[in-house]
Amino acid sequence: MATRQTRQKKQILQVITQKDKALSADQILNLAKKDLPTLALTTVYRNLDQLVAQGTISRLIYPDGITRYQIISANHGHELICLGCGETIDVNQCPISSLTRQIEDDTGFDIVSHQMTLYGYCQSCKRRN
Amino acid sequence: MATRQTRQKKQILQVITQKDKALSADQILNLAKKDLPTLALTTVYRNLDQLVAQGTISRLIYPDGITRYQIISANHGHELICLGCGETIDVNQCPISSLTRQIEDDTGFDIVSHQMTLYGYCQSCKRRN
DNA sequence: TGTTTTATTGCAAATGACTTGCATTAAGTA
DNA sequence: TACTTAATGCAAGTCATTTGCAATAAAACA
Repeated sequence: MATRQTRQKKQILQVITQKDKALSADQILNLAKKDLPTLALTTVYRNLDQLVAQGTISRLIYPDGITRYQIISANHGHELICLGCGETIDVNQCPISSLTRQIEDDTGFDIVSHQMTLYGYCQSCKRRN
Repeated sequence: MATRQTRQKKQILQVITQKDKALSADQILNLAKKDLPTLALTTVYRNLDQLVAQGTISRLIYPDGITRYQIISANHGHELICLGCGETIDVNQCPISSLTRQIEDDTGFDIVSHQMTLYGYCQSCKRRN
């Protein structure tokens, strides 16, 4: 049988859709609990797996080691992270979009999202070295 | 006092340098154990932290959730991961290199490495949908 | 509409990567 | 060679995520 439409799944998807940014399972649980107090973290994880499998959301592993989820359609930001102090700033350039077509042709893949993270040293950490 | 040069640290760095690709702490432990059987995983983690802090190696969080380490100078590959079956293939294009100079100018950062991952559906998973 | 089937839930316990506390060991220095 | 303390290795502790299982509730069917 196909997957079922449960209150939990609807609520989880609604939270992700409303926030429109990458959220951790824990954040999703807490937001969804406002309307569904008995919701369990396990259930959140299982629904997130389903939503990823069916292509509705994408799973992103962040540099802090925590997995976050977001709607596929969301326009993602890219980050520049300082290896010294951990400061994170957003990079708005995205050279990848212009490449996806070509990579799709090369590989036969259907590309739905991507992640880019740059690592370096910020101005104050550069001096401190 | 500064950090000390121990047999463990030398061995760990040698493993990373020789392999010249991103390795997990566990992989590093097992490779290093061949010459240093008593080496503990804890020690591996602590040395990796030091090496990252001093800028010798970089820490990369992979889409499987496992942290890997590699020599800063190593030329890294980029990956294309299927959201359906998990198949991973390497992408050899890298549009980021040509951008780093500009981002450095914009942000004042000193960029030392980066990570790029593309997500999509491979040919067989595309059909299965 | 009531009944049946089984996907989904929520709890508790398990896993696995990584971290921390602490007594012991061994670099680096005097 | 003796001393200081950074680094080691073991054991135990975190914390995100997963798994087992009995109870629940969607969806299909009578």
